[in-house]
Amino acid sequence: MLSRKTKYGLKALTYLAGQEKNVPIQISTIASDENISQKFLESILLQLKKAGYLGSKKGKGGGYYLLKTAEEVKIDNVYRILEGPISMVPCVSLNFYEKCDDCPDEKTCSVHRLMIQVRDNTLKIFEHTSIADLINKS
Amino acid sequence: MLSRKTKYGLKALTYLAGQEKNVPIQISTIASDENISQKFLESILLQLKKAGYLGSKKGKGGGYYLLKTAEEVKIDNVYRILEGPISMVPCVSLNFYEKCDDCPDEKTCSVHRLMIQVRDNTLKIFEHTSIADLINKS
DNA sequence: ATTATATCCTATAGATTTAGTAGAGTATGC
DNA sequence: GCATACTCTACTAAATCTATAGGATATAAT
Repeated sequence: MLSRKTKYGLKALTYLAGQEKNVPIQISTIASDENISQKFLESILLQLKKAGYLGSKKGKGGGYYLLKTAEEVKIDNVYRILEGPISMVPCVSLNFYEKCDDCPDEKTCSVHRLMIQVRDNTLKIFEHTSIADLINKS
Repeated sequence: MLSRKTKYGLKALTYLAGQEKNVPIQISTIASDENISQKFLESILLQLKKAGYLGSKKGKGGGYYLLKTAEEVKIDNVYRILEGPISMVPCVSLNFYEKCDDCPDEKTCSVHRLMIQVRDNTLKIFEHTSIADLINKS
């Protein structure tokens, strides 16, 4: 299941991508427009800022704005920042690899290969989708 | 992330699929061979039995055995029984649909379409993979 | 300068889920 | 009738998720 954190993050990025570039939007505006808890959104946007995707401005007329074009913000990166590994088991993760402590050997693990397949398919979608693709065109 | 429950369940089913048919295997045997907590595995196998995938026999020489052929046990079904919805958000689930309480309208949700894509791709893999495919051939 | 505004940062708390444990009950085989 | 092995209920510890609280810091306007 996708966490609310990631979902909110994607929604906020999409929201910002739909605005004029480099014009700061306040957290409170995004939060109320997208039905997101403001304080929760604060921490999410801050995290996206630290990851280099958002810029911010303090004080009146301040807020957050996209530092990249909507096309540059790929879903796989956002997902890794907010949600963590895309893989369903740590032992097939490309960016967050860890040995599964219940498996003596990955080569003999029946689940391993299956999860590589799932990872590759999900990754393909996430890598080829950007925030620009999430903007509603209706 | 895949829960240990589902992972253990898949491993146990694969284990049973590798045995002679209709010969009961004890929980303790599977648990020690697959490095799984016995008590935890107990509840998992019971759940798979109630779902119609396993038969059991009590007393000496008892244990669990597959009621279906390995080819008949598809991953998508096992996943739904042990893990729940395959979808990453409830609003795109085919078998466990629920409205997302933060979304006023699914049609305007930027995440909705993306998650349908992920669901369809994962589903395709799970539907076309059976326990038979998970058996190690080395 | 002072005040209002809005982000930045740390800490905490309640709810839920996960993973596992304990122990008694029930059916079966010898 | 005894040992064996599944069945069932209840409970617990730890982790994670979803926030909330409140002060610190930077900026803009007056």
